[in-house]
Amino acid sequence: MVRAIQKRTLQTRAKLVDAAKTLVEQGGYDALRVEEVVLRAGVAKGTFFAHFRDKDALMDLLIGANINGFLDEIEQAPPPKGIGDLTRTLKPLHDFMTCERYVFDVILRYSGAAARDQIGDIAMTFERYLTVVSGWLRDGPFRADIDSDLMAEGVQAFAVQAMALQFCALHTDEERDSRLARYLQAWLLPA
Amino acid sequence: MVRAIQKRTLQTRAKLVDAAKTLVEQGGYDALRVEEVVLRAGVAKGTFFAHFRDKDALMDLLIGANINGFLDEIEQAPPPKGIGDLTRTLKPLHDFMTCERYVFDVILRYSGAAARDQIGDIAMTFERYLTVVSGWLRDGPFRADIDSDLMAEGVQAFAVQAMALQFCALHTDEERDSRLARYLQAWLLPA
Amino acid sequence: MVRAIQKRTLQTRAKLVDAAKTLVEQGGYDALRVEEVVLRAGVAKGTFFAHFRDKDALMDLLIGANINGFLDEIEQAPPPKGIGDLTRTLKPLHDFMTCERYVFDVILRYSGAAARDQIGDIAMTFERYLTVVSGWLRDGPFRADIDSDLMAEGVQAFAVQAMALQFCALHTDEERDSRLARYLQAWLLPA
Amino acid sequence: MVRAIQKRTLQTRAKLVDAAKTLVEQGGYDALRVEEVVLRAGVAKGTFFAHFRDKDALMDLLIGANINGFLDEIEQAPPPKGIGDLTRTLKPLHDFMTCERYVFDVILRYSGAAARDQIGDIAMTFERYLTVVSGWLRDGPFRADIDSDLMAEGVQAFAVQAMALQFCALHTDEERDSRLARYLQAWLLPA
DNA sequence: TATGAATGAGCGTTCATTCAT
DNA sequence: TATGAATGAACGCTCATTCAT
Repeated sequence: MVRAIQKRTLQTRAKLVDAAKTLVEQGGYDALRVEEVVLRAGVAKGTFFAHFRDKDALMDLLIGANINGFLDEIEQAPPPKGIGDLTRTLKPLHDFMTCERYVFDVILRYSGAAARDQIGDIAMTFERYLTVVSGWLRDGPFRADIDSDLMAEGVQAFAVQAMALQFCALHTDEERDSRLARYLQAWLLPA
Repeated sequence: MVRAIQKRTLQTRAKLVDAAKTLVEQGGYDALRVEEVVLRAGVAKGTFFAHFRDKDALMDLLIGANINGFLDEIEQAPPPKGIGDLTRTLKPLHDFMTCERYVFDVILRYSGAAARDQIGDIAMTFERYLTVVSGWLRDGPFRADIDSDLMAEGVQAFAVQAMALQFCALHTDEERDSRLARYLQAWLLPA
Repeated sequence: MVRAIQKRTLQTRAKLVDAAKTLVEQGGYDALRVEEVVLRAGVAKGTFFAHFRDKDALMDLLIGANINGFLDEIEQAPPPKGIGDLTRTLKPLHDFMTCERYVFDVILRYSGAAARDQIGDIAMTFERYLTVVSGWLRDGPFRADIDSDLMAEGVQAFAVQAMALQFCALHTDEERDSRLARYLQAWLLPA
Repeated sequence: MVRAIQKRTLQTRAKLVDAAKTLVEQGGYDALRVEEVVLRAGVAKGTFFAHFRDKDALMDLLIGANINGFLDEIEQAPPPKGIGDLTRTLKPLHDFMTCERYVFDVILRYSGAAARDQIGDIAMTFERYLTVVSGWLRDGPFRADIDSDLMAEGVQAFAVQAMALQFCALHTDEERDSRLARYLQAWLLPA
């Protein structure tokens, strides 16, 4: 028998998430400590682990929520008419995903999960990213020889590549978005 | 005066590396412990850190050496005549890079480094990957509208994407190499 | 007015006890968890503590009931005619009391209680043990210089000692019952 | 190759033990916290667990050392000439063993250990108790039909019994030592 | 260079017990 | 009575890294 989740449960969870958000605002993701979260939430440590498998599960939730927020914005945006539109629209998301090296690492790590029941929020956003971008590209002025789902997968691959190189000293010659634009030009608009 | 590196130094280093290799063979990369490495090498813990900046430096060395080994093979191979050749040739490398989730994570993490003096073996192999693949593609039967360096970057991006999805339960419908082939078809041979 | 204990109350209590018994059969006493008891009984955690002061109260009940069962048997037995009879008759009880290290510890712990109103089932069985054994020894072929109550107390002391040594690696040279027989020979039949 | 234990190791261990002793003096055994021990010792928590398997291992050491101290005293004492001497001589030890319910529980728990390599200090003192008492009784004015080792085992069994009853509300009619004297009279001087 | 004891910050766990509903 | 989320106080652990010798 599946019982409805109690109101109190949701409240406690909200207290934890709110506390975490505030702390992240103050010190960033990397510096977030479970101890401080429960302290600020006014909740016992045991309660934290009753709500989240581990610290990473909270991280997944926080970062996933943020990504979803950006995807919401992106979803509202009119379909891009060209590469420039594309990178411009995605920029806020990519900025967030690379706001901290730690955040980018967590995102990469949790963008996939070996088991279905371990799929978390971040992994879901990677799926949603594909859907959103695919929707955009469907009727855009882009190559017609492949379907928009495949195009979207490529956009994701190139975006990740561009973000990764943003952290690499060997590739400081070019900005992330300029690089991405170059990639996407070749990917979406082959001559 | 730069003193010649003493014989003993090299021996100790070799002992450490050998010990690590043996342990990796037995238990994989993820389970490698500095404790066990020094134990097997018959040296003290501190000695380890006299030879390697940190544990990851050893990891970088071990994994980097392996990748370079595969790149050596790949370099010998005749340039691929088509997508199938490409994925077939790269397969051993990609197999190694995904032999453990931990290994793939380390590779992603160290494929770039924030500072030039922290560029390690893995980061170098990512550069070399580009060179090797670019060389291949230069005169191959592929698209002519972009240069081979860019093509190589795309191959790398798609390869990483395909490998990442290999670890994701949401994408078990398609094998890594089949997926990669599909990507590369669209990337290297647009209609 | 003392209200008659409701039927539902008794049923719930029985459900809890039954669940606990089953779980003990499966995994032993040490591994018993309140969580699992209430799960199997199909009641909430709080309900458990409405019926038992604490987990140990249940433990006391379960173990006490078992000891009483063995004492019932022992009570039926004809008075022992010698040391051999004694240890043989007591054996099933002592076997149970040492079936798990944890059980022996609980028994020792609860064989006494600081306050009268905390005297539980196990403590009662220790009294009953004395009564039963004293009754036996009263007219047996044993020393006449002390009364049977004192003899019984000695039997209990030696039995505990023999059981304790059963758990000690320093005393594996001799079996519990053989040791106990040696003790009792000296205690009950001094030359 | 067994290396000599370094001086520093012994110093650190001493710091931990000293800190623990001080804290026990202040708040008793039951209230001892690992956290406070390392704090007062000025040592990292990890260091504690490098020196002691767990908190109980320290407890075993502390309590064992105390018991040994009392046994040292007892060893110096002239052999008892009668039951009164016996209980008087043992009194300080028995007082310590029952100074806290927690201490008595720990002692009972660790008076034996299932594996030889887990035999700790407390277990050793139980052996030593036997040796010391046996030595005493050898030439004393006690029963001659059994050897002094067996007599000593009985003394131990009765002492434990008397101590246990000290904690039991059902047996407050008689003081521990008076009870023990009664037991020992019957055990060591049968009519 | 070599040694290895010591560091240390934080995570996760434990699970019986409580308490507001 | 029944519910079950929340409590809570330590404990134990991890294990790469440091540093005095």
